[in-house]
Amino acid sequence: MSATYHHGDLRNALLVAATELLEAHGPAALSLRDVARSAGVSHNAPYRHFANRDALLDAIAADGFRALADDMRTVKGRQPADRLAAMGQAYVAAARARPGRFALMFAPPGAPDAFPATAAAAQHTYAVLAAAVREVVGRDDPVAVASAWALAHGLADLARHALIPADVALVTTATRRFARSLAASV
Amino acid sequence: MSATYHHGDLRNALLVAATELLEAHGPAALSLRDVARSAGVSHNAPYRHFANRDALLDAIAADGFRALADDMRTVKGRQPADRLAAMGQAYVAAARARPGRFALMFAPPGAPDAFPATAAAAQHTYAVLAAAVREVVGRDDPVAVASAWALAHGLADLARHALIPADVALVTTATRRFARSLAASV
DNA sequence: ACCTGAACACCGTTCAAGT
DNA sequence: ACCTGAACACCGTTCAAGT
Repeated sequence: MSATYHHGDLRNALLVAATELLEAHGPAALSLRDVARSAGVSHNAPYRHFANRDALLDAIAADGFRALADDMRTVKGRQPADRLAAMGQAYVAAARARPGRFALMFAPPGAPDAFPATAAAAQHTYAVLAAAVREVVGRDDPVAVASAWALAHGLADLARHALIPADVALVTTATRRFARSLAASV
Repeated sequence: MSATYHHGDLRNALLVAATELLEAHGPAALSLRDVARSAGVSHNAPYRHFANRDALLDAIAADGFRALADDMRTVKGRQPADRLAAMGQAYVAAARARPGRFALMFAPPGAPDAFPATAAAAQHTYAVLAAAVREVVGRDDPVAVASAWALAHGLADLARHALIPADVALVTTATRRFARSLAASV
């Protein structure tokens, strides 16, 4: 086990351990010392790979945005509107699958400057969604892109807090209605 | 100064101080000891009014949801669809006015059980929105209510993280489009 | 690259005591 | 009742000295 840490695997082991703790106890309860303990190293070993706690969280949140973009990119559907709706559903499913990481992605604890990788990866997610919206409406439409992202994000975040029913059918219907009304507006 | 604390004002003074610190440094950086210092009392005086840190944050987040519901309720507009759009705009404006409190409302640090007042106040916000949607579509439509809340919440949360343009016109257009397509669907 | 171990200035929370 | 200082077990972070 610990032999691998001597071969450059500690960085990844820390990310895995942190992600597990994140899902178990939430972002606020995530301590660097816990992560180190969980990975079986001393409390200051993480500083060999991350400048500080924020840098570790930045890496995890950036991973989250990349995974989100991948999920959205690999969605299937015949019509552009179907694909856009499926993207929204994938977004909500991703939040549901890893609520701790999702919370971290949209609530970085600290100054925005401390999360550069997250910001860059989030722009990537925006680009994926913007391309899908463009396929539906045939042009760049920042309002439609913002609305599409807002709808998916809102459904995901509100469901996470049990403020709307945790109902897959509701999400399916909501994203379909949106995508169709967008397609009908052209 | 400290004389007023002896007359039952400390609870409110703590809430005011905490809200200020929340807006200045964000929820993650809010320490109970800082709040006490800021209010001019000893570090454990807050325990006379709040069971723990979560209980203080619960009170602030619940205030936030009540203020949000009030903002939405007092919105003007001739047509039901105009009022619904204005509610969405009021939601985004409220998040913009107090981003620290908004972040706290949707990222309570700890178990959901620790935030009962917040949960109750949030249900109230849902009811205000549901009534407005009912006026537009003429019936209970959980998908429409969830979509309306999700759109407003998503726009607010994404703008807060600079993931969509911080543009008032964009919010106005997005909420109007949504409200009109909802009215047109009946 | 990692470890031990100490140290610093913080936390949230509890306790015993003061008015 | 309300407030206080001392105390406990934690943190994040840094340092010194080792393998």
